[in-house]
Amino acid sequence: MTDLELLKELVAFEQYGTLSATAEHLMITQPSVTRGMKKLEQELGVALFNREVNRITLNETGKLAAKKAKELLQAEQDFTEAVINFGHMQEYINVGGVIPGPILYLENLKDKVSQSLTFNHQLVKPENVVSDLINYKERLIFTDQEILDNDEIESMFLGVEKLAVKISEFNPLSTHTSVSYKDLEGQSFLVVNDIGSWKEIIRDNIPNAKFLFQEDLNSLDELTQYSNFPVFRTNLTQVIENHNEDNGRKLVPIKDNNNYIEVYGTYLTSQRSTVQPLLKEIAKNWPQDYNEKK
Amino acid sequence: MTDLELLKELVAFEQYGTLSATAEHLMITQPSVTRGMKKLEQELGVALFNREVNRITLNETGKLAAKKAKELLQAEQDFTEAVINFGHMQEYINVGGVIPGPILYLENLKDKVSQSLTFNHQLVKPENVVSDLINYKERLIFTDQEILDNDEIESMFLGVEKLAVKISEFNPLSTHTSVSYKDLEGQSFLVVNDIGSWKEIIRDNIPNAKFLFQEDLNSLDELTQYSNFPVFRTNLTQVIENHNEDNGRKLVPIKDNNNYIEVYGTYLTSQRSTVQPLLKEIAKNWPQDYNEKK
DNA sequence: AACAATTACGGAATCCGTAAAAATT
DNA sequence: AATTTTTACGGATTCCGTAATTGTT
Repeated sequence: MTDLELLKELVAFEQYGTLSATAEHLMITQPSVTRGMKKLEQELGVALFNREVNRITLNETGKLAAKKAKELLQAEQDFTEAVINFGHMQEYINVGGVIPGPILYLENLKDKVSQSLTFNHQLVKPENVVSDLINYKERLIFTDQEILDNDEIESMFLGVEKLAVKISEFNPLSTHTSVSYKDLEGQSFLVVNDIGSWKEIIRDNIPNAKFLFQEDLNSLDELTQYSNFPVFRTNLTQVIENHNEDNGRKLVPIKDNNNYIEVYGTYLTSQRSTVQPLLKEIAKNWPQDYNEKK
Repeated sequence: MTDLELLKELVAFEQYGTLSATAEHLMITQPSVTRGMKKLEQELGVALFNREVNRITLNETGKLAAKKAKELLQAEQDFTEAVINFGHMQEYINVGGVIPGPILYLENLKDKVSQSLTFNHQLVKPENVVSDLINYKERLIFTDQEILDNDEIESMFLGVEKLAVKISEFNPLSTHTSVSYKDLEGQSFLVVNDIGSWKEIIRDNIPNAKFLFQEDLNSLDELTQYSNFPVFRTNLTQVIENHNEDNGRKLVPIKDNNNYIEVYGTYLTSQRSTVQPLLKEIAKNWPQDYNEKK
């Protein structure tokens, strides 16, 4: 059985060209690499190198071996990652989302639904949804569409997330019972950075708007308190907000048609038994409207 | 880096159920397996087993790991095989064929074309043509059709192999200048066993024929000498036959339309530079007709 | 009593770094 | 002189089988 460490050395040698450079990059000594490559040849029973007196290069077989070794090492890494992720998944329910709303909402809801399970949350790029699921990096990802790419993956519709703005009482717009994107033209908004797909929606719909992105949620809260910039809320974030401090702002729904994102729970079919009960609970408690108080 | 030996133990454990049975089948001691599985868990950092006092079973993570380990081990085996085969291919030109004629013909021709290269020959099943090429088990395979399955593989037409029979002078058919399959009805033929696709052709076309298959070519020659059974020849085998001893038989062509097989040289495009010159030489010297003497 | 898993122990094989040698640029 | 590969040596680690221990069927 071939030792993968030796394949690693082979691949490194292909990259660095000399045994000494290989050794240096792998943080071992040259003699170690010399021995390793000889052992590899011995084990395979074929020559991989052309040896001149102080020069050693890959022969054709060696080049092929290096190329295939790279693939094999990648497969090994994938194996390890999958097993480790799966193992962790037994302890935690890792939850991701292409938008933050449902994740925050679940965080708020979890006392009611979690049975001594710990949740981990993270924003996921849409292009990583499938791979994060099949590599067991996440057990559940909130997506803005059904995922049909893969037989092992299924989605369950949960509800929609609708956009609203919170507007300072000093801003004339705060007197409206609802506003359109057009009404918001030219305003400057305070926005948290990781809002996923919402970013394109607000950017594309509100003419000449300026967005002051802030990475940290707490800092944003502070800025919100000490400024009059309008901020965004949704039916999902509204429910979890502290209602005592409304920061002198009034919540105004957006009335345009494209003010919402559909939210699906997407997961591996093999995880259905653990995920579906959770999703049903979420769907049951889904906040339908801004005015609805819990 | 995970030790593949430990994965082998894991896979074996999944199959045999207990550590002791695993140890027995792997020809090592139980303590070794105990230690191995503990080490594997330690390295991965996740639990793979449910341990009761004298009972140990795979948990869900362990089941997944065993399944994926099996795949990884297969990948390792494929790697090793490919490298070893490729290495040998540098020393030899391994040639196979779905029919034996072209191989035997090449054997005869090789003094003219081989530049100090050694040839190895073997009959290949049609379903193994592609895999034997991409695993570098053969560098060239004579096939009865163009292979278009794979981008890395191409075929070159060489000529056709045409069937004839050699018939004892005591047999009335030997006076014919040509015969049809129908004429051969009910005859018993001496046939070498490994004739690939020809087997179906003669079986399906000659009514009520009996075929005495013989594994060994030399034994067949002897039987031919001491019997009067008709035998098969083709334009390819005819050229290499010893013309001095015709065994009291006359060569009679078969006149039916389906008395031939097209012959292609099929090889990896990456091997084109070594294989194509050989194929051109073969095509140039292809025996067109039975009557043509070299 | 038979079987399964684990722990303890000790010898053997392997591994790996240091040092030195041999040869080239 | 600096670089590169290879060989030689020796200590340290790891590996693995034997034997003993614990507990179950």
